Parts: sequence; structure tokens; C-alpha cells
Amino acid sequence: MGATIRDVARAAGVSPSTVSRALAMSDLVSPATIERVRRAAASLGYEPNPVARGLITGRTGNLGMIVPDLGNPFFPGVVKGVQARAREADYAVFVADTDEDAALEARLVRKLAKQVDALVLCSSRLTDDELRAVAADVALVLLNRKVDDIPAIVPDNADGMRQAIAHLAALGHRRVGVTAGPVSSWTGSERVAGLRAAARTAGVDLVELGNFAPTFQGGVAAADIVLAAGVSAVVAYNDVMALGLMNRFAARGVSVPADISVVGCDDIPLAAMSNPPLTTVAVPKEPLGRAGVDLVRRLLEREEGLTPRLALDTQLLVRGTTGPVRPG
Amino acid sequence: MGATIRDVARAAGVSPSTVSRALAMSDLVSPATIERVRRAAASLGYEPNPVARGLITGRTGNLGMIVPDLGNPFFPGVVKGVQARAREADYAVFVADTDEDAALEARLVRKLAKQVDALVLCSSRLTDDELRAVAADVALVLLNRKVDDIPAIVPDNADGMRQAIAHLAALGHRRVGVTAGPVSSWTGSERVAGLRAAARTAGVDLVELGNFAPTFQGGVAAADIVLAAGVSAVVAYNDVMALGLMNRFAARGVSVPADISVVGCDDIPLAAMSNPPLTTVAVPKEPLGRAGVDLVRRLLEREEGLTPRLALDTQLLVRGTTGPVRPG
DNA sequence: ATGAAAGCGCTAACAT
DNA sequence: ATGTTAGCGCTTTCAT
Repeated sequence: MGATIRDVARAAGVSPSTVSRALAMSDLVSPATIERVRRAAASLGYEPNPVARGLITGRTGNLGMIVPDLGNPFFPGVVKGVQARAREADYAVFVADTDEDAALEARLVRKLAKQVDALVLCSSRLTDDELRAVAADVALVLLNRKVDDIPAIVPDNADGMRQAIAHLAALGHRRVGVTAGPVSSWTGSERVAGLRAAARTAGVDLVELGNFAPTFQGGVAAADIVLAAGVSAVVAYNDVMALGLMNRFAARGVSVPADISVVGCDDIPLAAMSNPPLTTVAVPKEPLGRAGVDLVRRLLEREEGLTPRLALDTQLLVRGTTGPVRPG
Repeated sequence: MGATIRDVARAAGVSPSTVSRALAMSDLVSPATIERVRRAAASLGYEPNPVARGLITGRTGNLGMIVPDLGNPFFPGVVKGVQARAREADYAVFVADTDEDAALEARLVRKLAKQVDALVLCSSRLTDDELRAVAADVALVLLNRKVDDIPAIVPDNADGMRQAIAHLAALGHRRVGVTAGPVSSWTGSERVAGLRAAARTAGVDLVELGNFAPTFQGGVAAADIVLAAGVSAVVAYNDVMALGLMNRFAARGVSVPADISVVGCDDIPLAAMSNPPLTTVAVPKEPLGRAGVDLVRRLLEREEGLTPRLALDTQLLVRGTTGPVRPG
């Protein structure tokens, strides 16, 4: 096992507190002593135990991050943003995956809460009440979710939907379908609401085709329903679902965008690689993560700062899956 | 802040030690007291602080897992396997992503080591020496890597490559290219070695086309080199790279499998969704993760068990990207 | 069956 | 500039 601070103290012929101070670069210690302590520490391979330190300082140097599904390419993007920024601030990030399970998420939150300085919850599946309770217990930042005035970063989903509808309307589409995600998804509700408002404004008929799993298979399952609805374009809850849609369209001999236009959401890496490449409403994933960490730091520094909120721009990326509506 | 064990003790009218015992389900406590304590704990919303507990028991109930890149769909699969099994054993898993950076990996290992009961390193980029040093410090299980007798789980890459070559040889291919991954990848060396052996046995010419980034862009970049080499089939380091290859082939008007056959490795979810679907050597990702956790538990229970090693079967999945070699 | 006391490894007053 | 004391929240002897 690792050497303790006492071992170092003995080796350097000083007291444990001096070791602590010397290693913390306190300027209350004589340079000579610092040098002696560092040598002793190095030769013993001493590494301070962050757990013991955390017990007393109340700071662990860790950030917890919880996401619903690392298998969905959207989340690794956000995770990377969080990690990059956290690294700069010398925080380690502990990521946990909830498998889209709210109960599991609750357990993970409880477990993590005591061993991190702050928790970043991305697309949480918890209820508003549960989130309020968590926020009372630990510094909390929400990504892709808004509850009361818990600090949060959200993409401007409504505006993204507005861009998508404007684009489709300009291409002549008058009947646009939407395949929604899980009912419990806050982002999903935002998107549908944005779609409704934009459709009304643009004079487009929005056909709500139901809720589907936010997965490739969810899209496959939704595809036939889309085709039966007689829409000339469809907006999917996310890119993964859009890809499933396209896969089934191809199998049924429906060509995109000639027969039907498809718009995804998120801009996962895969979206650009599909054939044709997917038109999608890009959510800034890394920036979302980075902004989350920035919020954490503000939160941790000024005890009880205002409750900052940030909306991130989304951007429609027009690629190959949207085209003019077919005459007739 | 959360209630402490003392608050509960006071509320229940007992001593902290009794609370500790009552909550630990010790049978040395009277049922009545247990009940009283549980009530008090519940009403205060008390959750034992795992950090403080860990300091004394030496067990944290946490597992650390480190992967090179969560953006590569292979790793989330393994992570999910680890998490599923860990959950059963009531462990929380802290995942960290190293961005393929060995130095960062080393830092994360140090940081994590003291706050977890064991570390699972997947496709580690550290050197053998570094890994030996880590193993001396913390219970360590390697995935996709073998070093001395550090406990490890590895897929049978060589056999997978054998299957791939046998398949291609049966289709009439006599000149097969390989686009290798990063030189520092242990799995990559294993695969190339397996390919060499299998090619020799099968009487196939193996053309080693160099090392490329294990990414979509890496594949795109490799594609022209593949075409210039005049091979009728190519085995890529992994599926992501194979998809990049295919993308560039399509752009150059080379059709798969008519003009060239492509084999990937890993069987990421995307592989089945490409067009045509990718023939690939499947690595059992979730089983890999689960087996890793099983190893951890054995390691933690029997102090210094033998050094278990497990090879997992790989399986060639023949799909749409391989076909008979063209005459001429 | 329960309480008191000691201590995990560390840092932060409080002394000098 | 350094040592001594106390204590973070918890578990675990050792008493009773």
C-alpha cells in the first residue's frame, strides 16, 4: 500500500503538518524544509490520499457526470466537452451511465453525490421534484433540462426546430411529420413544442406520429407509420432515429430525398457519414459540456451565486436528405 | 448538507456505533433498536458517507474504468458490460476517457486509484512497465491487453483473423490488404500477427498497407492507398476505419463487394446499419466487460488469487461487404 | 445488546 | 517556521 503522510514526515524528520504544508506549496515553510520533504515524498512514492483530504476540506477534486446512454453518440460528445474543461481546472470526471433508467439514475446520484464536488446531469430522466431534492444536497448543474432555477445549460431547441420548418417550407413542404422521442424526455417536449409553434407560423401542417424509442430500431419501427401518414417530410427526435427511418425507407424502396425529406437532430458524427448525408439540427455538444463545467466552477466559487442559465445556439445543417417537395 | 451518523444516533437515542451496526444489519442489535434507528435515518434522509467509510474499511464500493475514447462505439459496449455486472455486485462504476492520450491516462489512473476498490483498464495505452507499477498499487484488471500475469481478459483476435482470411480465401481472394491501427495498439499488433499467420497457412498474400488512425477519417485516408495496392480485399483494424474506407470507395466509384471486399473488426452497432452491411469480426463487448468485473471480484475476494486470464471467442459475421473475387 | 474510545489519512486551528 | 491538537464521518475493538 501507499505511504502515508506520517511516513514522509518521519523520513524528512518533520511533523505531518509540515509535510502537508510543504506539499501544498504554502509559503510558510522554509525552502530547505520544502526541499527535504519533497525528496522524502518522492523517494517513498507518496501520493496524498484524496479521500482523506476530501473528508476534511470538503473538496474532492472530482466531478460527477451522469448520462442516460453512452451508446447514443450524442452523449460521448457532451462528455468530452465536460472532460476537456474539467481537465483544465484539474478536476477528474467520473462518468456514469444510467441505461435510460430513472431509478438507477437516482441511485447513482446518491452514490456519487458524496464523492464529488459537483454533479453534472445530462438529459436527466428524474422528475422535477427529485432534481430539486438533489440540488439541495449537492452542487448541481443540469444539461438539456430546466427545473426552477437550478443552474442549467440548454440548447435553443425551439429555434432549431424553427430553422428546420422554415427550410422545409421553403422547399414546398406543407405536410410535415414528426416522430417524437420518449414521453419522459424534456428535450423531446421542447422540440415538439418548437415544431408546433414554427409550423403554425409557417403555415405548415404538423402531423404528430407518436412517440418512439430514441434508437435506430425506434426509427425503423416508426418508418412505416411515417409512410402511411402521407407526409412529404419528417423531423425525427434525433439523428439515430432518423437513420433508422432512412434504413427502413430504403428497404421499402422509398428514396430520400426524392420521395420524402428527412431531418434529424443533434448532428452526431454518424449523420455526416450516412448516404445521403443527413440534414440535421446541430446541437453544440462539446460546448454544452464545457459550459456546464464553467457553471460548476462559478457555482463552487461564489457560494450561492445567482442561478445562471445559458441557452446555446442550435444550427440547421442542410445536407442530402432534404429536397424540394415532389409535384403531385 | 446531509445528516451524519451522529444526528441519527441522537434522534434514535442511541450511540453512533449502534447506528452503524443497526444499518449494517448486524445481528448483534436488538430488532427494536434496529427499527428505531432505521426510522430515524429515514426521516433525516441519512445516507452513510462512503468516503468516510472507505477511509476506515479500505473499501469504497467503487470501480474505476478507463477507456481511450468513448466516441469510438466499441468502448461504450464494454462499459455497459462492466456497469451491468458491477451493478449486480452493488458497485458504482466511474468511467474516465483518456482521449487516446497515454499521459492523461497515467494521471487518471493515479487520481482514481485511491478512490476505487479496483481499476479496469480497457485497451490501455500505457507501457508494460507503467502497467506493472499500477498493478502494484491497486487491484487491476486489463481488458484487451496482456502484461505478465496481471489479470486480463482478451478476445481471441488471432482466431478472428483466421476466420476472416479463411472466408476471403474461400471466396477466391489471393491478395488481401490490411490497414493497421495505431502502432501503440496492443490489439492491433495481435490482429496483424494473426493475419500474417493465417495468410501464410491459407496461401494468401498479405499486403500490409501501413498504420492509420482508428477513425472514420483514418479509413478515408487509407482508402486510396488500398486501391493503389491492387488488392481484391482489405481487412481494416476496426469497423470505424472500415466505414471510412467504404465511404471513400463509394466516392471514387469503387463498389463493394463487387470491386473490392471489406472486412472490419469489432462489430459496432453501426456495422450492421451501413449499406451494404459490414462483414466484421465480432468481439463480444458486453461479455468482455462482464468478465472483467468477475475477475475484479475474484481478485478482491481471495487475496492474491492465481492470476486468471480469459480469452473470449471472436466470431466472423459475414454480411454484405465480402463477395467472390472478380475474374480477371 | 449497547456505549466509549481509538483511529483511518489528512488538514486547519492554535500554539509556540 | 514548525509542532501539537483536534476532528472530518465513519467503523471497530474493547468494555460493559
